[in-house]
Amino acid sequence: MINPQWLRSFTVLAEVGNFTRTANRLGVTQAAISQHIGHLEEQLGPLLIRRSRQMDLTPAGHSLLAYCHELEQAQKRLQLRLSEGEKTKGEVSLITPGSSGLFLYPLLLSLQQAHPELAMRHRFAPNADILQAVLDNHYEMGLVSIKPDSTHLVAEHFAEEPLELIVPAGHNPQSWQDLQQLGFIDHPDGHNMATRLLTRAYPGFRSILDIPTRGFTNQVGLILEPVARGLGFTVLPRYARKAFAHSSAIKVITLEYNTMDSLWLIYRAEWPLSARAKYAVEYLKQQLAAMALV
Amino acid sequence: MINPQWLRSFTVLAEVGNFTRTANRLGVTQAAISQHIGHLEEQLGPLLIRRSRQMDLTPAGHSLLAYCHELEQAQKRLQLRLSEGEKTKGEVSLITPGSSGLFLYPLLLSLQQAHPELAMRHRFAPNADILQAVLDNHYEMGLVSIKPDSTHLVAEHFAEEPLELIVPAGHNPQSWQDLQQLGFIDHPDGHNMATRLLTRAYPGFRSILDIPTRGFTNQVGLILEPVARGLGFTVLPRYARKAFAHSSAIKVITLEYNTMDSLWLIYRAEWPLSARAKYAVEYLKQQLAAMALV
DNA sequence: TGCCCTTGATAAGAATACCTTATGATTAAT
DNA sequence: ATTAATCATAAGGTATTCTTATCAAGGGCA
Repeated sequence: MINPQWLRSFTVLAEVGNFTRTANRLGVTQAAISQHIGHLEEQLGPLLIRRSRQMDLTPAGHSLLAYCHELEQAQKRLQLRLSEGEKTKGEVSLITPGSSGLFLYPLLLSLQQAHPELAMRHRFAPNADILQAVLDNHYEMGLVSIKPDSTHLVAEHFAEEPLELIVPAGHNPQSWQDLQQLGFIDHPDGHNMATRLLTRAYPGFRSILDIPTRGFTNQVGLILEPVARGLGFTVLPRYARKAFAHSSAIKVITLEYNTMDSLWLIYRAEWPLSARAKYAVEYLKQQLAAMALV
Repeated sequence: MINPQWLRSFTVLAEVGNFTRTANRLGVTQAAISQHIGHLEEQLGPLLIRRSRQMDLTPAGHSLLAYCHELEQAQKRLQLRLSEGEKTKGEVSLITPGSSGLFLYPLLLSLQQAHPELAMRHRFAPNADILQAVLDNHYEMGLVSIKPDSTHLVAEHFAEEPLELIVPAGHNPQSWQDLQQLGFIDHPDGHNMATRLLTRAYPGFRSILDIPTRGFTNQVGLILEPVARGLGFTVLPRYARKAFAHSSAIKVITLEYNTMDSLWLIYRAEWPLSARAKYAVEYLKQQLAAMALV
């Protein structure tokens, strides 16, 4: 087993060409250097030709010197990987619920376009799967709508948007039965959002299953299309509704109480979020804030 | 300074997922493994998440594992460079006298054609320079016509060929004065060879300088051309004469005593000849043997 | 030639690193 | 509650690495 200190001594010796000056350079005695080289030669055969004025490397010596340089390069690469510096390089892995993920993913892709050395790895999943994926270290970050209570996870407040009841323009439902007549346009987080909003808005409402589903899509840009055409109602966060192009074809029902849709960013508590993941999170927050002003 | 044994323990632990089994695998105690990982974590931060059923690598742990694999590859490359295995890859460096070198170089090039990963580095030089170049480790091998007496050099007998006195066809010199009339066709080893042969063949002969030089060339294939045209005589090893195409235009004078031209292969005594150099030497010897049969 | 200085190898002892043994805490299974 | 497995840590034993001291060899200078 080759001691790295031996290799260090060899490298400097090859450069300096003199045991005594190598020892001074490394802050040890000449005898230590002599021993280091002796150890290396025991294992690898003659590395140096000692001549009175200077020394020459044998072919094996040259090979070992090349190996030392390779080790240095590998170590530099390790330092780089461990460093905090690389915020625009490498993989960003994020797992999100369906609807917010569909909305955020194009933003992530814009970030990647701006920094091509970033690689976005994203996946949609329900809340429970998101927690497990982050705990299993399959994804560095996740977004969930329920704050987890786990010592292994950090949960940072990411976004808070009111949920909105969106119906076709000209409709004015007075009860949840009116909505039952209309029908529900579902999406990946449809059930969760609609249940939370409707139980709060209509005291007699029990379950979204009492309302017939009139459509389903997992394309954010398409969820409000059937609503605009009078095919049903849906429940979405405000930022998603604001992104819809034909706002005159839909209507937001004002309710007595707001139902907020919170998103929590989760990551492992045992180690810090990587620089690039932090960078991506800040970028997403900025983009959401910019859209809130529209 | 990271101890390679620590890295070895980490690599096996990452594979096995359990301190106790890693210890068994490596033939040390569990406490030793625990210490190794502890040392690594001191320097590099958390590498493992200890879970009850198995353990997970942190991102830093993954980076370190990649580093370990890079080190393994570098070590393999070192072993390969130090090994005897690479006999048809890499540089073969040879320094020779002019005439034998001119003859041997095309053979070396044929070898390189057969094995394109070999690289021939060749140079012509007089005997003294050849010795120095090998001692200086500028060339791995040299050919000399005088066996050196040096503790730093190994001298192996390489070839032995009679020197021949070659005159134009139809000539029949009876004394060296006849040759003086004819004139000498010189080449890089011309003086050396002619002196040795003529002092042996003609007792009154003193110096090649007593004979006018009628030509000089350093192209082996061209040395005998002026001889064939009657412009002068020359002295060459038999293998060189045999390679001449127009043998009917020249004549070899039979002498009472043979003068042999010995070639010695020299290389450094402190380390063995590389596999590829050995291979090249064997190839050259075979080619010379094959030509001796023609 | 003799003397002096520099340099590297090596022996011996001091200092440090690494390993083993022993122990305790934690977790999971029964 | 008990048992077994696993890991962390303290303490002591062993191995390795370092320093100090010494000697041999070579080169330069008077």
